[in-house]
This record gives sequence, C-alpha cells and structure tokens, in this order.
Amino acid sequence: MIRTRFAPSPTGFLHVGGLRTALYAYLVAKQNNGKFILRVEDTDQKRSVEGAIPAILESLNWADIAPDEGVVEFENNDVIEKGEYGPYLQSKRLKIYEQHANILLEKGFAYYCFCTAERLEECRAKQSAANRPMGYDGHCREMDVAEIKKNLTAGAPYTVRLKMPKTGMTEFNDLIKGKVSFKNELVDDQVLLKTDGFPTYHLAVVVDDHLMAITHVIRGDEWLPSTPKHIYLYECFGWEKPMFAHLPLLLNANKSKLSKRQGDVAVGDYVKKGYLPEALINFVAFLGWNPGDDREIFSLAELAKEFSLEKVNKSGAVFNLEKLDWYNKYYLRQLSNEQVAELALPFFGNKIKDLRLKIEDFANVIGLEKERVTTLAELPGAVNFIFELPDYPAEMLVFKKSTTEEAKKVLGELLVWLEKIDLKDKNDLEKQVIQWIKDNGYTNGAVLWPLRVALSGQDKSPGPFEIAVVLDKDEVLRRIQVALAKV
RNA sequence: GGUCCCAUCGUCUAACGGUUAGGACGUUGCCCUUUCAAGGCGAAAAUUCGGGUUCGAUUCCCGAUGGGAUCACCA
Repeated sequence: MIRTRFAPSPTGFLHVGGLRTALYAYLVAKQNNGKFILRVEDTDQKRSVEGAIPAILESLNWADIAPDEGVVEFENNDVIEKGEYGPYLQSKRLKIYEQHANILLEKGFAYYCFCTAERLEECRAKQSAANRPMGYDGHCREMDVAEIKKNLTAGAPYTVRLKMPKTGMTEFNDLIKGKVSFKNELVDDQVLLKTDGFPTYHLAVVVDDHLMAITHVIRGDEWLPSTPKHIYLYECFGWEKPMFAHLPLLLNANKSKLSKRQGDVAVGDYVKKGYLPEALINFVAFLGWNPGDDREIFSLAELAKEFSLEKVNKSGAVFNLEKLDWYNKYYLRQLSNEQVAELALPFFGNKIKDLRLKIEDFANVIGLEKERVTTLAELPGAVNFIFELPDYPAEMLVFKKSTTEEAKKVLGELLVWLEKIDLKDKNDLEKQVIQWIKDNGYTNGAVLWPLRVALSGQDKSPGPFEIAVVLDKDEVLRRIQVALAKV
C-alpha cells in the first residue's frame, strides 16, 4: 500500500510551494489507492506559530486535498488525529526519538558531543576565513568512554551526533532527479538530538517515515543535500528505505526561490484574492508536470489518474501569475451563475443582505460579469453599476463617429418603445430589439450604444439586453430618462 | 568557497538521434461584434557556448558559462 505524507512545520501559513508538494504527495497516494498523511513537524518550539496548524488544514481543505490520516482536523484549540501510527505531532513523540538515538549510540553509529555553541561558532568562523569546507570538526567524535562518563555525570549539556563514515559513497535513485551520489567524507556529522532533548529534523523524519510506513518521501529540492544523512540513518537502523522524490523549486520572476518579498506566497492570499481552488490546483500541478500532450485543463480526479512523478521536471519553475489568471477565468466561466454567486457572496460583505436581494436575483447580477472578471474579488466592483449608476460624462453616450443628436434621438425612441414592451426574457427582448432596429430604418446594432451606456454608465459593460433584464423595468426607463436629460 | 542539482520561445513546457523544433500563457494582426469579455483564424518569439561520438544531434559524452539549492543544537 502506497503511503505518502505532507510534513510541514507549523511556522506560518501554507505556502503555494507547499501546496504543490502536498498535491503531488496526495496524487501519488490517490492514484494507487493509498493514504495521504499529514504529520506536523514541530520540533522547534521557538519557531512554532500559533494558528499555523489550523491555517494549513484550512488551505488543504479549501484545495480539496485533505489528509486521510494524521492530523486531520483542528477543533476547540486542539488537533484531532486519525490513524494507527500516531501521534502525528512530533512534539508528542519525544520519547521515541530518544529511544532511537540511544540505539544509535549503543551501536556506535552516533556519539555524544559536548561542544558548546561558542566553540562551534568559532570553528565555523575559522573554516570560513580559511576558505575551507564548513562542518563539524569531529572534536568529540573519538572521545573515550571515561571522559564521556565524566561529562555525563557532571551534567554537561550534550547533543548526539551522527557518526558519518569517512569512506565510501552514498548513492540513491531519486524518482525525479535520477541517480544522485555523495562522498560520505564530505557529509557532516549532523546533530540528531539537541541539548533540549528534542530531535532535529534529520532524526525525526527518518524515524517517523519508517514508523509510519511511508513508502514515498516527496519533498522540496532543498532536502536533496541532506538525503545521504537520511539514507545512512536507514542503514544504521537496518530499515528498508522509502522512495525519494525531490521536487524542483517554485521561483520568482527573477528565478530566485519564490519569496514573500516578490508577491503573494500563501495559499490564503489567493483565496482572499478570489481565485478558485480548481484554478490554483490545476496551475500549480502544471508547474513542473504535464501529461505529455496538449491538454491543459485537469480536474483533481483527472490529475490523480494521470499524474506521475517520473514525468516531473528536474528544473525549477517560475510562478507565473498570468497563467493562473487564465486558469481562473476559465474555471469561473465553467460555473453556473448560482455557483459563482455563492462563492462571491463573502466578497460583498453585508451588501446583498442589506439590500434584501434574493439569491436568484443576485445570481442574475453575477451572471452579468462572471465571464468578464478574472477573480471573485473583482465582482463587487464590476457589478456595482447595477446597484448604483455611476456618474458618467455625457460624451460617453455618443458612439464613435455619431453625434449627440443621434444619441438623443435613439434614446427618445427607445424610451417610448420600451415602455410598451415586456423586459423579462433576454432572448425575447433581443429578438424584438433587432426587429425594432429594422423597423426604424437603422442599419446595425451600433445604434444601441447609447442605450447600453445609459443603463451601465460605463465605457465597457455587458450588453444592454442583459442589463435590462436584470434591472427592474422602472429602473431601465429611469436610467434612459437620466441619460436623455444629460445629453 | 565546498558539495549537489539544473539549462528549449519573455513564462510554463513537448520532442525519449532524423520534426518546417509542437502546444499553452502573455504580446500582437485580422474576423465576429453595440463596448468589453469570450470565441475563431494568423504573426513574432527558443534549443547558453565550445569540443567530441555519429551518416545525422535539442536529444548521448566532456568542458566552459550561467542559474539554483545546501553547508545550524531551523525545518
């Protein structure tokens, strides 16, 4: 059974890069009928941020890639865990890490290190100044048993370090990068257990991924250089290794690692801006992956069917908002007026309630602009002319090369005529207007320009029939009168 | 600086030795059209550079260059 996990540290909101990592892990699990697990890596108390766990969960839920197992919900200020392999919060697993560190110590794969932070600092400074490779100098690596005992009984603070072999190579086959190899002697003796008894990432991931029966470790590229440490750890414990897949990074326009400084990076930012989950997911999935043909539109289910890690690109991808906009417009157009209205409601604040507008009527209003905007957040502004006619200049009523006289004439005729007919059905109205144009000796629809502006007060807007049908008949006539007075 | 990874239009990418180097976003021209949007049809736009290997390299090898990641008792 395939088991994948997403393992964020609760240091803030879910990053779009994290969303993609989570998505890929989710897809790999789903397409094999496996499980997608959420584990929280909160082993650094200093960096933990309150509210981060619910925020991450909320983003995952919004994107419809909620975990099957692990930390699945957050209620009453506490996490709700689900699954056989818990706890899924690393801060609740301290004992487990300590036991495993001890195993390593006993077997001689790790050692106590009593070096102070200051000594390490100095050491690094010297290496840096001498332009030498940085890393632990092995000061405590071969300390004799008596001295270790002495330090321990004296209560000296210590860390536990991995005793990396000084010879050989560590090779592994990354599902995305292919064969990768490192010289062991260049791999640092990583701290596994900190002085406060908490594990570092390196010990915790390996122990947890094994104990939680994770089959595919899917994570960001930034972990590639520390993977040999993890591989070695698996070997020390005599455990079967999972498959590794290191995803290329998401980049800023200038190709640097995607950062907050250069735009929005939190999933929540895109929710607030009115992007649809289908759009963000589709977009982010295609940053580094494609089905191998020309198709661009993929639902979550379709992605789950066709996605494969082997086809993920090796190089980073620029997070290009224009393409996201295109996806969002596309998905917006696919939804019904009612669906968009429902999604757009929060962006209107109390306005719709205050106006006592019925939801069907609101949906009709939304229908006017849903295919013209790129995000939900633009809807209130786009649709505002329905609720209040903007103050527009009289010249706007005059179409291109025609004259004010002509505009006045058409509006006058239209006013008289519209009073007599029913303005309920758009298609019916359109038919009648076309007939009216012919009957009155006009040659084309351009004569309707003044009408459209009279109703919308805008240079660019939906067509006059669409607007007329949404507005009350009285309001239609009133707006024409206002325009007539202006011109 | 050490180590590792990467390199096709501006951007996301396809082409697993032989293609007029394909698609999408964006840009742009035209059509449709009452404006806008959508849609339709076009255009401009790329193999980082050198060496090999081969009858033939975007593709395989080497080197250079460039970019990125990482070198914490952070993840």
